[in-house]
Amino acid sequence: MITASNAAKQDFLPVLRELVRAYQAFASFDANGYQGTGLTVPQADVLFTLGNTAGLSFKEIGESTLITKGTLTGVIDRLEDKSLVKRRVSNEDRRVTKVVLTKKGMRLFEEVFPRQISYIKKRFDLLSKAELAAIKKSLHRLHTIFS
Amino acid sequence: MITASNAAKQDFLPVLRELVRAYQAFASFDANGYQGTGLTVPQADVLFTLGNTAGLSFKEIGESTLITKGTLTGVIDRLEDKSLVKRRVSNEDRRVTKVVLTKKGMRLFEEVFPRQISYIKKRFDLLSKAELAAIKKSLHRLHTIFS
DNA sequence: TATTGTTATACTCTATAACTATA
DNA sequence: TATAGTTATAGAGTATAACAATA
Repeated sequence: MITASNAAKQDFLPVLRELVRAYQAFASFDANGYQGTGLTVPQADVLFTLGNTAGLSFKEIGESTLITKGTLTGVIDRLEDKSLVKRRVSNEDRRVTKVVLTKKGMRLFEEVFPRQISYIKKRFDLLSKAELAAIKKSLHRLHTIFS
Repeated sequence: MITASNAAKQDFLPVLRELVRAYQAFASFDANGYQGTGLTVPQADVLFTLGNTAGLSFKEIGESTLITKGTLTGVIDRLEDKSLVKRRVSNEDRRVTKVVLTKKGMRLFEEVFPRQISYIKKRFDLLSKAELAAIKKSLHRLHTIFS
């Protein structure tokens, strides 16, 4: 009889459940952090992507946030309605629209971003360095098997 | 100077990114598996929850899938429109509606569930037993810090 | 009074594909 | 022809709160 060196028959199902639960727990914790900002998660995602840049094209934002271009138009529209970003047609290539934070958007970014990071950091601080390293390695490995 | 035994200052940010990317990679892979079934992910989630049960109440389905009751009504409506489930008012407590798979729903469950599991298993089979165990432990630890 | 599920409201995001302007 | 972004289409899920039926 050959001993399997790979993962045994059905052992992955509990791991799958843990993946989903762990992510849901994080996502829900993260979303709670945006309470009172008026931002949805995708909107915050875009705001954080634009922070500390001189503006990015739709293409660049889409690549970073994994929001597809059709959806991104709507997300940017809603951020523009709140005067948090503005569109600027690029001079080099007039097909390209750069999205830039307004003063108001920059102020919101500077308020919400560090707060959200420290809010999340508090939970990661519960981990030892070794645990954090092990988790990073595990997540990276998971990422590779699904790519 | 006191040496920090917990996670160092900003080291958690890359881990956070890995968590999001790993989950997104899995979610997108998983969603691809439902191609051709006519099911959305939440619908498949409900179908899989109902499989091998004699029917569950909205409350039970909501607890298992983390779909809130208002949303669940719509999801069940769409599954009912496709004749995959039916509603049955409980005799014990007439406030309770049990959701039960129809014959058609059961056939779909029996076709899609094992296929989806084996589709995902192929990826987990790329892991050694030790890797799988480490990943499970990491995910569980992540889950606990966000709960 | 409390609980179960429904309904209504109002958004927000999703994928997909056709379309416009520009390169 | 190819690319960047917009628009149209058609869902689908979200939170929230008021509601009806039942306990």
